[in-house]
Order: sequence, then C-alpha cells, then structure tokens
Amino acid sequence: MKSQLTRSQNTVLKLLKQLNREISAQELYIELRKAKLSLGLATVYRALEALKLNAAIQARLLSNGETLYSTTQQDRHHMTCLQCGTSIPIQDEECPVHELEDQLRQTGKFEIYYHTLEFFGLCSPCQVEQHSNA
Amino acid sequence: MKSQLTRSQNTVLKLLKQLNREISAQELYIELRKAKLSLGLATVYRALEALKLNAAIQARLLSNGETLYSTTQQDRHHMTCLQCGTSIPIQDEECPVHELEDQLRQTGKFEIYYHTLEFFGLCSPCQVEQHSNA
DNA sequence: TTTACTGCAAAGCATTTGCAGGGCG
DNA sequence: CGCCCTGCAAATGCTTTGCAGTAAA
Repeated sequence: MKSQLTRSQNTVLKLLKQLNREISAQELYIELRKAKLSLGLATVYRALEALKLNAAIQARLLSNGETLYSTTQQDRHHMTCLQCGTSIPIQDEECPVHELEDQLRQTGKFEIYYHTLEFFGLCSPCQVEQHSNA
Repeated sequence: MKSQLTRSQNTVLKLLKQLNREISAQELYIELRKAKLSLGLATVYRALEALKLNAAIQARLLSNGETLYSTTQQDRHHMTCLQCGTSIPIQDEECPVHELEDQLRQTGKFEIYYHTLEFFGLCSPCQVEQHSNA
C-alpha cells in the first residue's frame, strides 16, 4: 500500500469512486475528458495498473479482451453468457467464499486483495437460439 | 449440446482430454502439430469456441490477454498474483460455491455450465518486492 | 539537479474475420 | 450439387512500450 499516489492516480481513483461502477480503461479515458480531467490513454492504463497493485481497485477480465475496473468495496459476482457476453451481477446476501478466503489468508503464503466469482453459461435468449441450431 | 462434432472439434477435444490441463489456444496449436494432427490456428480457435458453447470445455482468462482452456471435469480455483501473474491452483476439499450455483440454477433464467473462482493478490516473492518500493 | 511522471505515437499480441479451396453428405 | 469446414493471410482492438518533454522533490 503505497502512501503517496501520483496526481493522475488520484484523479483516476476519485472518478472511479464517483462513478461507482465497473468501467473499462477506454471508457474511463472518455469520462475523464468529459470531466475536464483529460489524461493520456497510456497514463490511464498506468494509473490503473498501479492502483491495482495497491489494492485500491479490482479488475475483471472480459472475454472480448477488455478489462473492467472498479473500486474494492464489495464483492461482485456475475453470471456471464458464453454466447452474447452479457454479464449479470448477482447480489447474494452473503458471499459463500469468505470462509475459504480466510483459510487461505491464514496460510500466509499469499496476500489476498480480492476475489472474483463468475458463472458461465447461456442466458435465456441465447438458450433458445442455441437449441434451434443443435 | 450439439450431437455431432466436426472432425477438428473432435481432434481438439481428444487432445484436451489427453493433456488434462489448462492450455492456451496457441500452445494447443503447437501440441497438435507435435501429435501430427495439425490444424490451422483459426480452426483451433473456432473449435474451442464451439466446444465452449457445447459445455464440453471451459475457459479462463488471464491478465496477459490469453485464454486457457480445459475440459469440464472438476472445479479449479486459483490464486493469482497481480504482479507476476503466477497462478496457483487451489485444491479445496469441497467447493463452497455449489449451493449458490444450485440456487441460481433453480431460477431457471440462466443455464449454468461452470464457474470460476479466483483470488487475486500478491505471492510471497512479490510481496517483498512490493514493500521495498513503497 | 535528479528522479519520476506524462503524453504521443508506434509497436505487440492474442484473437477474429474474409475469402477461396476442399470435403462431406 | 450444395453446404459446411478449413486454412491462410489480413485485419482488429485492447494494451504496452520507447522516447522526449515536463513536473516534482
């Protein structure tokens, strides 16, 4: 946890907190311009990378090659369609993974910042489509 | 679940079963050549895509942009280092997610094929390195 | 002044797509 | 005969990197 963040890292982190949703680097770059806080795209990527290593934000990879970033505040689990890529967040009363996470922490070998839990399959519309092709 | 697979889909699936490990499309392409079962790289990608939609295999995305494929046989959970990218499989006696997965199945809205559970943070070597930069 | 951060433009790289040839039914 | 599968090569798109200018300490 670095004590001091650079100017652009702060800018990125603030906007990320403000938006309070998962967002790609590219989209964040656009949002920054809108907010008159323009940063170079490379700088956005570098800031996100640094914040990730500081445990300030978390990342989730999409099958289209994008990465979505968000502040580490709560667990976000997803159901993602293998066909159309739609990703639906699951709000579970309580995360079934925390116990395991605590166990892993106690081994001391690995410093855990966050986790991702994702279910893959077919959403309703794509199920229909898929079966008609079978 | 398509009844009939193409020749190349069969070839890919067989080798995947035989290798019994997570493997990237590129590496699989090389393994196929070694096994005298050469397929075009595009064909490998297309076969993997089709097998994924048939629930025959599962995929896991890496932060370097690669996708790792494996047959759907057992849950594989991982701890992945944000810095060096090392990914350690966790063998847990029992998967803490199945109950939630069953609940989600019962909603009927989404047909679940498999899930991924991944913990992100720093491995021991990278913890040291990270702290010395802080 | 010395080091670290930033922006721009140029790669890098896994994956996808267009298209023509070939195989299978 | 017609349709789907394949392979090759070109294109795509996100992300990374080299380098020179700039701000910070």
